Amino acid sequence: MTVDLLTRPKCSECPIRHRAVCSRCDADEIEQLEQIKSYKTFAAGDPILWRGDDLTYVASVVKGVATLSKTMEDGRIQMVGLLMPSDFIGRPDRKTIEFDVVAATELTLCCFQRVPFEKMLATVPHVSQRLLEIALDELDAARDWMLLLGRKTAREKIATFVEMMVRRQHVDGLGLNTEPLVLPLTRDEISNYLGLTLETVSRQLNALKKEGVLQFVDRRRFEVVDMAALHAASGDDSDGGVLF
Amino acid sequence: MTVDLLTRPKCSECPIRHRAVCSRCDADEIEQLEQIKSYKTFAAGDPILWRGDDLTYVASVVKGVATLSKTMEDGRIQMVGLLMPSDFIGRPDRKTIEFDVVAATELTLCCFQRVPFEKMLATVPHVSQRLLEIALDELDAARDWMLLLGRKTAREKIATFVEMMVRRQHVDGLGLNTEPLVLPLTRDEISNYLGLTLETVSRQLNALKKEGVLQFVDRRRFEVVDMAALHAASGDDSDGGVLF
DNA sequence: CGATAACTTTGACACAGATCAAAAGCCCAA
DNA sequence: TTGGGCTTTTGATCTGTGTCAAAGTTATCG
Repeated sequence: MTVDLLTRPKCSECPIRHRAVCSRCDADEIEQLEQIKSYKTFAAGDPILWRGDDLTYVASVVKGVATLSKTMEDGRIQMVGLLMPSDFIGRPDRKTIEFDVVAATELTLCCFQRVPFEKMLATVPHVSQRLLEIALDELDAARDWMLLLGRKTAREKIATFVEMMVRRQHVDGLGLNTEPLVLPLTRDEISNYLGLTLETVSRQLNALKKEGVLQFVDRRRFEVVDMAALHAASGDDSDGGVLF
Repeated sequence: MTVDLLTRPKCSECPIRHRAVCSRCDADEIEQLEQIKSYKTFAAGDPILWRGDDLTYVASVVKGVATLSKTMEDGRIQMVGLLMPSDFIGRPDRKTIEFDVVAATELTLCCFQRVPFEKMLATVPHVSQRLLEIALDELDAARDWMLLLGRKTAREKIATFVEMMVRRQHVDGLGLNTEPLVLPLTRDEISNYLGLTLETVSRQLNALKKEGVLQFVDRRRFEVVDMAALHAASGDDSDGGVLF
């Protein structure tokens, strides 16, 4: 993990300036945030926080992907969030975190010291309003995931996950039409996200390949050959997945 | 459904005054809320909102239990929230709701007109701060439920659910030690909450009865005979379920 | 560049929980 | 008090996904 205090990047050039917790802030408020922020970078696989750790920072994901997961005493793991650029880590008014956070890919975080950040939250409505919005969006996403975990078949889970990767990588401006998309997780991590085993993930992914829905350039990078079939396999309402 | 505008109850006598979205408000602010509130009551089974409905109101649950669920095109249902006293319904800044809300028991809601409520949210920090807290609590609960749905066995799911009923009914002040506790849902509704079938719910509940963990006075009311065994069956960490 | 570890695929088999079916219990209305 | 419609229980069987095992592939590091 690397702290990047001195070359603290300018907010004005930040790729998530208009989506993250700071998105509603005016120049003055951004100035205040810059005082308490620092960039930290992590390598793929680095642990960021363990359950029970002190939360001295809260943070926004600037670049890369982090996972948020819960572990049972006997080792069963369930991922409860996949954090991509502009997503928020940590909970103001809580001193500790109650799940594990790990960098899934190379990762850049914009970290705010928790206590001063909480003060801003109390005094700057632009921050608290945006954080409420982010929390409510997360809650909606969590509820969609509950439907997936509780009721979808393995095939539907995989199709939903792949579709989500397509959608989010479009938003991030990566993955231009011609470039292959990326699975930012290993088969094992995907299985923990979807409530499956890694063997089932592997089988279902290969089934979609054999059926000509997906095409893989390597284990991580792929293209969607048949978007309609992918969506049909997800089990979601016909109007829910329209991209353009 | 009955609207109770004229006999609008006093906030000062409200059972959820100190837990709901209004809990941080001072006398002035409560006064403002009283202008835009009205009580509505529903009978068990009454639908409250369907997916896609206009959200003209947001509301707090005052008394009773409501369910929040998602339905797939082929009829599979997953409950994504169980709303009990002090829980909040609706999302400011959204004009429609994206799941079905149904009264599971006789239900009293304290409804606020959405648009004026949103104005208060923007101007009264005590409301927005409390709503953020409520949203974050919901998010934590949703994540616990994701672990349950994705990784727990049928038995663990049932035990977790029963334990949750015990805990919440203590908080609500109902269910004094000697009184039997209540399952506010049918077997079918429980199965939709836990991602199971109603047959599995029935079998697991009867298994806990046969093993002497629970004792039923009728189909809905029960007592916990062996709290330690119940907790052990839930799959949760040993320190997570201590009540006293 | 070779070896050693990490990840992925594939196959055979087992089992928890789903599905299908029917009986039993409970509740209310007439 | 009786009948009919719910909800719940119980039983028999089926199946999707997990488990166990081994081989294949790709990445990493000395």
